[in-house]
Amino acid sequence: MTTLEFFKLLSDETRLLSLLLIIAERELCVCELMQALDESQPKVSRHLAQMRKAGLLLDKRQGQWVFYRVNPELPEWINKTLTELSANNKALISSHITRLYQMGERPERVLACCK
Amino acid sequence: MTTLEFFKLLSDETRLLSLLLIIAERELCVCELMQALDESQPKVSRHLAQMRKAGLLLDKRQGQWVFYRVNPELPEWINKTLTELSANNKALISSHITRLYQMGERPERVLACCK
DNA sequence: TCCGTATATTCGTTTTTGCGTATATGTTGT
DNA sequence: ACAACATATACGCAAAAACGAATATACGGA
Repeated sequence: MTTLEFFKLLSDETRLLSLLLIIAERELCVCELMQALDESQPKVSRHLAQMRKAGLLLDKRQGQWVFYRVNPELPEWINKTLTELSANNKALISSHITRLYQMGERPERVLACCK
Repeated sequence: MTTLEFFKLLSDETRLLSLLLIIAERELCVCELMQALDESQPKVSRHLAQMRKAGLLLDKRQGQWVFYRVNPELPEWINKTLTELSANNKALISSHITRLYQMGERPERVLACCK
C-alpha cells in the first residue's frame, strides 16, 4: 500500500467512517456496519473489500459473519496517523456508535482462545 | 476543512507531492513546483488553489511570484499528521527535490523583515 | 504604455470513482 | 438437500474529479 493509496482509502466518507468505527470497536462485521452507518450491504461490503485488498484491514470469517479489523502490521507512521485520527475524530462517529449500540442481537464474538 | 476534505486533498498525487515539497522547503512558488514535478502550469496552479481554498495552504504574492506554505494555524492533530507524513515519506520526493535544486535562477525570497 | 514573465481561471472532454440492482458464494440449521 | 441468512461480486450507469488548451489577470521593466 503506497502513501497515496492509503490516503485514497481515507478519502471516501463510507470508508473513513467504517475505519473509525472499526478502530473504536476493535472489530466489526458487515451487518454491524450496515446498521451503524445505515447503508446498504453491497456498499459497505465493497468499501471494506477495498481496504482489505490494500492491506489496511484484515478479515476473519466466524460462522456466517466476517469481522474486519485494522491490520496490526502496518508501517509505524500509519499506525500513529490512525491513532491520532481516531483520537481526534470521535465526534464524527458518535451518532453511528449510538445506532450500533441500539442494534439488537449483535453477532457473538468467538474468543481467539476457543477457535 | 473537515477531516474528509483533508484526506481528499491528500488523495491526489500532484497535491500530495506538492504538499510534501512545500513542507520540506518551507515555501515554494508555482514555477518551482512546475520544475520539481515536471508538470504544467495550470495543473500545478489548480491543485495549489484547491489546497488554499480549503485552508490547508496559505499564499503570499511577492512580485511576480506567489509562494505557498502550510497554514500554521491548522488543528493540532492535522499538524502532527503532516509532520509524521513528511518525516516518513522523504523517498517520495527525493527525485523531485533533486530536480528542484537543478533549477537555475530560483526566485529570490524576500525576508519578512524587509517587506 | 507595451512587452515578457508568472499565475489564475474557464471550458469542454476524459478518466476515475461510487452506486444500485441483480446475482453468486458461503454458512447454519432443519 | 433445502431454506434462511450473511457476505461478496459483476455489470451498467451516474456523479465527481482531473485534465489540456486557451484565455484572463497581475506584476515588473524598458
